[in-house]
Amino acid sequence: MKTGAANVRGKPRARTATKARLHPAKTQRGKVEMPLAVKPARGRPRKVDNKAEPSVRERILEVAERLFAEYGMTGVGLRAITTEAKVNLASIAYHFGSKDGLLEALFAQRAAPIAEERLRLLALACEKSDPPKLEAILDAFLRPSLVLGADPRFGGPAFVKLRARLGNEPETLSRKILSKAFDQSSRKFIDALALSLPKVPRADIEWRFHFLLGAMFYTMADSGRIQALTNGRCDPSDVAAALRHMIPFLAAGFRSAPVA
Amino acid sequence: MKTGAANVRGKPRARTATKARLHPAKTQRGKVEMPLAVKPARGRPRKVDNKAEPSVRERILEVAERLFAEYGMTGVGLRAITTEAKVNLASIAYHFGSKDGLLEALFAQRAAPIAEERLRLLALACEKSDPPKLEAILDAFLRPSLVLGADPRFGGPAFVKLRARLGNEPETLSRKILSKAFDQSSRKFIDALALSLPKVPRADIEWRFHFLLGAMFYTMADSGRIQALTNGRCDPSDVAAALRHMIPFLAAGFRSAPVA
DNA sequence: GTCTATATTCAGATAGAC
DNA sequence: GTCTATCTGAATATAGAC
Repeated sequence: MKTGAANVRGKPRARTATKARLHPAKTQRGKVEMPLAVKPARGRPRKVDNKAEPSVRERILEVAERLFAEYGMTGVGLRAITTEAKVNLASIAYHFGSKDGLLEALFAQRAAPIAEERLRLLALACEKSDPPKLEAILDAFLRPSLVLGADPRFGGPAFVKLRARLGNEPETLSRKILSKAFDQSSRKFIDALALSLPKVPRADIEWRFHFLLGAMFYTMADSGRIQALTNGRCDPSDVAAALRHMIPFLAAGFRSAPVA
Repeated sequence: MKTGAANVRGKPRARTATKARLHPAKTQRGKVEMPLAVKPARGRPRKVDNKAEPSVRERILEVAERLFAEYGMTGVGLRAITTEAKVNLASIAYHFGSKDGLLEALFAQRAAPIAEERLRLLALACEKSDPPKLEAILDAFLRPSLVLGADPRFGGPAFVKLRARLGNEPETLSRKILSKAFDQSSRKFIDALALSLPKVPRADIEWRFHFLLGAMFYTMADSGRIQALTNGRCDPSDVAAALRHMIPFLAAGFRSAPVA
């Protein structure tokens, strides 16, 4: 043994130097001769979606999202996912290459719409008022993250929870994924906040943005703690109520005097 | 298979109905006759602590705290812990019974001092002013959590991180442990906050306390995200700076008008 | 209390038939 | 694309010698 920092269940396997069938070996199926008799509807087989019956890929994504959110990446085995999704174990390797690949695919699917909606709302807020109103900026930042996840068309609350979990982890993969998905829009929001609060120094804005992230992630994580503390009166899974309370709270914090 | 909700790596093992040697089988070693010749220093063998060389138990706790914080409970195997602590694998079962028992022992050791210090500072704040000053309450709540962990005598920043990780998990064990350790003091703080802000309805206080928890845990987790977003200018591991910014920010939020 | 050895189940990944 | 079967290693836990 003796791998330096102990063997900590990171990056397993890949033992022998086999051909490695590197996963994006898709695309090149049956690309041999193809007599091309009747010109068969160019491109991929079309996936006519005759009955909204979810494909294997979709079923895996849906189940993985839910289980990763509930038990964490390391808390769920591939077998748990394939069993519940009623698909074959090997299909994960086929469609996603690896467990990490599965997580990346999950975010590739869900994160972009959220980030886009955020920026759309921010642009809207900037149109309406110059400098933009603080509450509008905060709303633009928070609403898509909380609401898109509550929409079953976007996979329901599972993705919200998953993102919150990753947001509080120092792991490299989690950080990389979140950075890639949201850093750009986050920077734009920091700029917008600074613009709307010209009296507050940049350093203070940044700290306050950090607290904003914390409140947001904790709400998204929905750990059940505040429900227990308040006998259920305060329930973060009520997205509308959460936004109604969170935005004025944060706005007051952002407007407070700089610490100098 | 078919265990209902898929096999999700919760509670493994314990397969056959053996004698279960339930772990607190300690205490009863060599309790046979003991001639009692020279009255051998009653109680346990004393553990004279001749050279501050940490015991096996302490080494396990120290390493487990660090690895659990960094990779999460499910992300670390017992082998990783015993290897790095340079102790035998079986010693975890001997001293703590199980992996979960190890986590519980960790909290049993560290959480009580934090909760006590919290209440001590709260009492102090209540003495100095009636009703207590909001900033003093917030400081009493936050400071022990952030500062005791930053003190190497208390195990360093590892416990802080671990607690933050657990705080954002919906898992049952995490919740149970945190509830047991901190619910009582948290309730007292909610009461104190309500007392110091008589114009703010209880429901608002509770939501705001929730956001406070989020900001606190996110600071404790130190995921590295805000550092990346600000090129290192904002660094939550600087505990003094974190408190200096967090307390006024939260105080302003708590003082803002109720949402009605 | 500490150790070796082992039991059993699970992990992620891959090979190769179909 | 989907499947079965398998590899290798690691998971937690326990039995029992010393």
